[in-house]
Amino acid sequence: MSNPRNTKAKQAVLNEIANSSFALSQPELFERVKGTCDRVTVYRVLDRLVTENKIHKIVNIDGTINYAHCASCDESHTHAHDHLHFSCVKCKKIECLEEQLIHVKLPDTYQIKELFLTISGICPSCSLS
Amino acid sequence: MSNPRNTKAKQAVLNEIANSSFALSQPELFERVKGTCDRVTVYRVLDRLVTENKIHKIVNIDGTINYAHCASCDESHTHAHDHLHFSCVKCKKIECLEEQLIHVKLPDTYQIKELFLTISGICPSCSLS
DNA sequence: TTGCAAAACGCAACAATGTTGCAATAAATG
DNA sequence: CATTTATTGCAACATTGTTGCGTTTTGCAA
Repeated sequence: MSNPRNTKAKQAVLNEIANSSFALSQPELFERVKGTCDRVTVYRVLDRLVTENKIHKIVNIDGTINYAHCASCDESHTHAHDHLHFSCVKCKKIECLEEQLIHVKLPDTYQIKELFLTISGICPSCSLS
Repeated sequence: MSNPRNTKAKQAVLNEIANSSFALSQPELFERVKGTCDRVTVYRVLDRLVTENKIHKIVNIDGTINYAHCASCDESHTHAHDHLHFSCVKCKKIECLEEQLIHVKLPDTYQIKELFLTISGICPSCSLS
């Protein structure tokens, strides 16, 4: 783990995430890279990509875990988790709204580590139809 | 479903949720009401209690689904989902901070239905130890 | 190039969580 | 107290995620 390698499976998974406009779940990702690697490998690749700060792990409103490319985060620093996720109840897609930052004040007795704000509703493209 | 009944299983589950200071998962609830009813019944009771607006369904940061009594919501109106959930990374408990309301502005093209804000960190009691 | 250590993989088996169908049971109402 | 139907239990299945282990592949260096 100290020296990460660039494998076919890793490239395939990362490619699918990078080229998607919305967050993808493990089952969705496995479906897209099927033939390239095993189901278990997708899980392990995803864990590694999260650890390496290459992708972003998002929990949807229904509890499903999704992975997204994070445009504003590069490898040099840890991911910012203070932005907003929009979850469309119609097309079920999640997107990161990174320009929307969240500011919350709590009593000093609470130590805040991360913020997860997900809003559900109808996304712009689903509003048209 | 049109005429909900008050059964032993329902009372037992609701009682555990009402008497807990933090949100409970299905496995935790089943453990607490074990002997009263079947595992499947707990799932079905929880679904019904959510539909009847008796309890609150919360997705934790790790994707686990938890259920909580909602003090500010009564049966006459739908649950407000515009408050904050605090998830302690130490004791793993979730609590609703209902006095903290969230206000977010999005472009008009987004139709907002519900807001889910979860903050992870160290809760007051875990901060002491 | 070629050899080597370690990272990564495939496979199989397991574990946890949630769902469905259906016959049996029990709660509310008159 | 009888009837209706909401609710339950059980069994079987589905999905998602995890672990162990022997094998393969990658990156690096001789």
